[in-house]
Amino acid sequence: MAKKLIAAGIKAVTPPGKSRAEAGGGLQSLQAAFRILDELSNADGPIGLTDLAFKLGELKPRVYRHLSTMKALGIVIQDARSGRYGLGGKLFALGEAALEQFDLRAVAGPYLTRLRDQTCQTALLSVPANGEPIVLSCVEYLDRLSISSRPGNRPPPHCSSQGRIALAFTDGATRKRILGRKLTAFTCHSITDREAIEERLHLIRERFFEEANDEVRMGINALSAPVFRDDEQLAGIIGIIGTSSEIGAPPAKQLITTLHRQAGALSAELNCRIYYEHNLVK
Amino acid sequence: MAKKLIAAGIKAVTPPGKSRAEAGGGLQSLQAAFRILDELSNADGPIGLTDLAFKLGELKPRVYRHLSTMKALGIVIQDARSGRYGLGGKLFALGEAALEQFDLRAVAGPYLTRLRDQTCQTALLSVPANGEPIVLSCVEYLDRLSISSRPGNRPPPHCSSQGRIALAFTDGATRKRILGRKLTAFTCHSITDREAIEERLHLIRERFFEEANDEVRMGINALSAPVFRDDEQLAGIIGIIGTSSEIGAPPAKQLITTLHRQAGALSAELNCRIYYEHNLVK
DNA sequence: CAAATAGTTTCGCTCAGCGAAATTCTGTTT
DNA sequence: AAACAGAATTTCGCTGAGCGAAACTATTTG
Repeated sequence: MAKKLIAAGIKAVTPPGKSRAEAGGGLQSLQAAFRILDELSNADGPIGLTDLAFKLGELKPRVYRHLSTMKALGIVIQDARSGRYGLGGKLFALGEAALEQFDLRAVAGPYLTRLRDQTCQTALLSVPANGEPIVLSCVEYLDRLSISSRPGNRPPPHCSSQGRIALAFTDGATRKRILGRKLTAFTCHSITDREAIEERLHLIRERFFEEANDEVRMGINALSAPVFRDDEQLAGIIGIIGTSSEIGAPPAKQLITTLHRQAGALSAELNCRIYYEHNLVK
Repeated sequence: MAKKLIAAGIKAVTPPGKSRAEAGGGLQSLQAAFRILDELSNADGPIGLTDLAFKLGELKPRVYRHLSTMKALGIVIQDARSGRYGLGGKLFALGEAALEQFDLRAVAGPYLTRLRDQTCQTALLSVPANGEPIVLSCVEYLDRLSISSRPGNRPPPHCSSQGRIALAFTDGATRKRILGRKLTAFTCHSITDREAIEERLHLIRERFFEEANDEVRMGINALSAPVFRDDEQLAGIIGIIGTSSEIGAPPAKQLITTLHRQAGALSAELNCRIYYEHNLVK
């Protein structure tokens, strides 16, 4: 009875303005579930319950309940021998279905190929998901050796050209959340200073392109540009990756022009003529 | 309403011995979430909230809460213009991660290629997820035209050779659940009679292969065999698909021998020598 | 402009899901 | 083989997260 009163008391405090859902963000068990899946996908093999719970900062029973529900659904699998958990086949099937629904991939195909052929570099397309880029397709330029990335890869948000473009055009809350994380450096050239990043993001919104030199791996540069749809909404990011000597730092004017031509045309096909309005493409 | 009564009824009955979780199977909000994702993946484009709720037999607010949580996580996306929902990029990324963890794909690669070359037919590898097969890889035999399936596809459980093998080696409860659904016929040769299917499953457990003739599409036959790991646990299914005249009904002895040789060797690599114990491979 | 239909929000009630602790299972050490 | 250690599970009572009904707000349609 007393408890009920306490509960009522707490409740009485919440109402002013804020909705309850807004405070936590949404259904908590779903958030937990997808955090678990994220953690499983970061691990590079099956992982034990105890480990998993520890990494997530959760208690074992909670993680266990979520895992066993998802196991019953085929979303995760459990190794019969070791009892460890991994991602299941159903998840793969859902991923493929998601891919099919991204018509962007099909639409962008020809532009990517053109970009590759005109620059003689491997061309990439990614889409922003929750402020972070995910590589959708990779059209390799086949030289004696080829530099490439794989669909499904997630370039680091803070120190890759694709990542920073995704950040530049996402909403403030998401940007804050991502930049609030620990920003790891992959090389001594990786930008990890928050001020420096914010400055870059500002520049991106003006220039409509971004470079990343030696930031993920020494000797490799990247150059990317945003693709918009409709009302200046970021639909994707296209770009090229190549060696430092080929792309240059800063990147060759010629490459930027070529990149802008493709990004502008693709955006136009998606019903956004911003590149033309800003006279970035003739 | 009915739901409420049933739930109350179960609860009143449950306490003696049975765990509460067991009754429903797991966390309900997760089940709901993945049913929603399934429905979204079945639809071939973005779909409205009302439609979705109706198809699922759920109320709008519940579906809405789940969708908006997953939207915030990047799992689903919402078309800004129409308000419709689709699968998001994050799901694709998770799917790719799941794929990487299936070392089976890498291990099976050479066996699939050999199977293709020795039979001159397109070879397939699928894995069972929750009693249903999901195509992991497809190695095409390139003739003037090629018959093929796409990774991520889910062959029908009841009327495909892969499906019935998955069914044959899954647990009774799952089998019952799947066969309890409406079994649709794709052609006039699709097997949909439950008795006939059970008989086939029995045969599969004896012969270690299954054929499907004209069941998914007229003129196309398939022949598959189970791949086991460790202790006779079904790890995957490999098989070939081709025209009726090439594969034959019943399939040519020669093809079965070839298939068994690859399935047996692959299973052996996965630590299960059952094919050798049963003298199906010499 | 009303009517219909879409997505979204609110609100109080209640049962699903929580955490602590117990238990079982498995592999290792003594 | 007993004792131990460290996993994965399961139990159980409490409580607030998530539920449904109903209200609300844009759009679309007749």
